[in-house]
Amino acid sequence: MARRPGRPRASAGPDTGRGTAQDILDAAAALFCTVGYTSTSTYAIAERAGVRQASIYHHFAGKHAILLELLLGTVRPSLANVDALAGGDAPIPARLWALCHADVTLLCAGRDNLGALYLLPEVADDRFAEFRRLHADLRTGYERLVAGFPGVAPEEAPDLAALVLGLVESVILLRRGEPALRAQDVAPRVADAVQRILGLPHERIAEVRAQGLALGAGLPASG
Amino acid sequence: MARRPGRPRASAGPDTGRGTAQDILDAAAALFCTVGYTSTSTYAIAERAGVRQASIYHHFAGKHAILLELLLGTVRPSLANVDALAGGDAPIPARLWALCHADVTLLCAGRDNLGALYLLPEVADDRFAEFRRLHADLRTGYERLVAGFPGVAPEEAPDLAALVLGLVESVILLRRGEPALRAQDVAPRVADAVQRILGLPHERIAEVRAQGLALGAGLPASG
DNA sequence: ATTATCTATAGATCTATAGATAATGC
DNA sequence: ATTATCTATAGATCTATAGATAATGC
Repeated sequence: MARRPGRPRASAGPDTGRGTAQDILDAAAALFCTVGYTSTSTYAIAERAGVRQASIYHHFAGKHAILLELLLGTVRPSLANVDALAGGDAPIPARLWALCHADVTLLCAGRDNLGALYLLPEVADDRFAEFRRLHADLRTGYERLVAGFPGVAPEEAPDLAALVLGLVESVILLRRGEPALRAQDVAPRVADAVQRILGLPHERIAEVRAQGLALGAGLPASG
Repeated sequence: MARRPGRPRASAGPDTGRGTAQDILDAAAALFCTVGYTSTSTYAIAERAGVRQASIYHHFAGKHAILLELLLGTVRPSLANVDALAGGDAPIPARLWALCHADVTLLCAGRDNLGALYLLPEVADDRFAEFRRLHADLRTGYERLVAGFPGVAPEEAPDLAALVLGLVESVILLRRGEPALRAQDVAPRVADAVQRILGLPHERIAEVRAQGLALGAGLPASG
C-alpha cells in the first residue's frame, strides 16, 4: 500500500483507508447529529477525524461546506427512489408504500442519525439552499403519489401529503430517543400507517404491502 | 402608572408592560425557534428585549435558564391536558382524539413556533433534564390511551403510540415550513389520522370526532 | 436602602488564514 | 514540483462578572 504524498499526520491513530475528506465527514456527522452545528467546533471535528484543526480547510471551504455535503448525501438517495417510482405501471398505493418504506429504511440506516441534520435550525441559512430545494422536490414526489391515491380528493392532497411526509420524518425523532431502532421493525409499520391515513380499507393492506415490498426490492438504495 | 425602582433603560422603545423577564423570554423565544440556541447570543436577546446584554443576568442565571423556562412552558400545558383526560368515563378513542387535537392546537398557537425548541440538539444537555422528564411523562400519557384503544394488541401499543406522538409532533416541522399554519385546519386532520392509524373504521370517525370536540371544550388550555 | 439597570471588561472561546514542513513524483 | 499536512496566530466573537449609576421607598 503506497503512501500518498503530503506531510504525515501528527497524531497516530489507525488509517481508515477512506481518505481524509471522508474521515472529516464521518467525524462531523457524528457531532452535528448529536451536539448540533454551531456547538460543534472545527477543532472537535478535526480531533475526531485524527487531523489538526487547520487541515480541514485543505478539504473543505469551511464548516458550512461539510454540513452541506452531509445534507445532500441524505436527500439524494431519497430522490433517487422518488424518480425510480415515478414511472412504471404499479398501482399508486403500492408505489407510495414502497417509497415510505424506503425512506424510513434510509432514516434508520447508518451509524449516525443523519436525518437529524434536517432538524438543525442552521439549515435555514442561504448556504444550504440547495439542500432545501432538493427536499422540496422530495415533498413534490410525495404529493404526486398522494394526489393519485384512490379516494383522495384533489383539494385534500397537499395537506394529506404533508401528514404522510411528517409521519415518515417522525422516525428521525423516534431514532433520537431510541438509538437501536431497527428499520425492519419500524419501516413496514410506518408504510402501513400511511395507507390507513389515506383511507385504504384494512382488508387490502396485506395486498398493498406485498406489492410494495416487491417494488422496493428494485429501488436504487436496496439494489 | 407608577414607575418601578431601578435605573431606567438606556434604549427608548415602548414599555411592553409585561416586565423585563417576560420581555427577555419573548425575545429569546423568537430567536431560539428560528436561529437556534447556541447561535443566539445573549447580546441579540438583550437587543430584541430592549435592554443591555448584562441586564439579562439580573433576571436569569444564564442563557440556559431562559431556554429551560421556555421548554417547561411548552410541555406543562400538554401535561395538564393529559391529566384532565386521564380520568372521566369518556371512551378511549374520544379521549385520544381530544388529546391529539389539543396538542396540535397548542403547537400551532402563539406568535412563535415554540414546539421547535424541542428539536434543538442542546436539549440533550443535563441542564434541560427536567424538561425531558416531563416530556417522557407526556409520552406515557399517550401510551396509556393507545394501549386502551379497542383492537390494539398490548405488545403493539408502545410502537403505535410512538407513531401517534410522531404524527402530532410533525406539526412542528409543518409549521416551520408554513408559518401561517392554522390550528383549525390541521388539528382535526391530525386527530382523525391518528384514529385511522389505530384502525378505527371509517364510519365511526365522525362519531369519535364529535365526542372528542366535546371533551376538548373542557380542557384546561381551552377553558 | 433597595432595586434594576447600566458601562466596562476579563477570559475563553472559535474560524479561517499565513506560512513552514515533510512526504511523494518526476 | 506537488501535495497534504503541520504550527502559529490574527481577529472576531461570546458569556458572565465587577462595579457604577439612577431610579423608588422609607
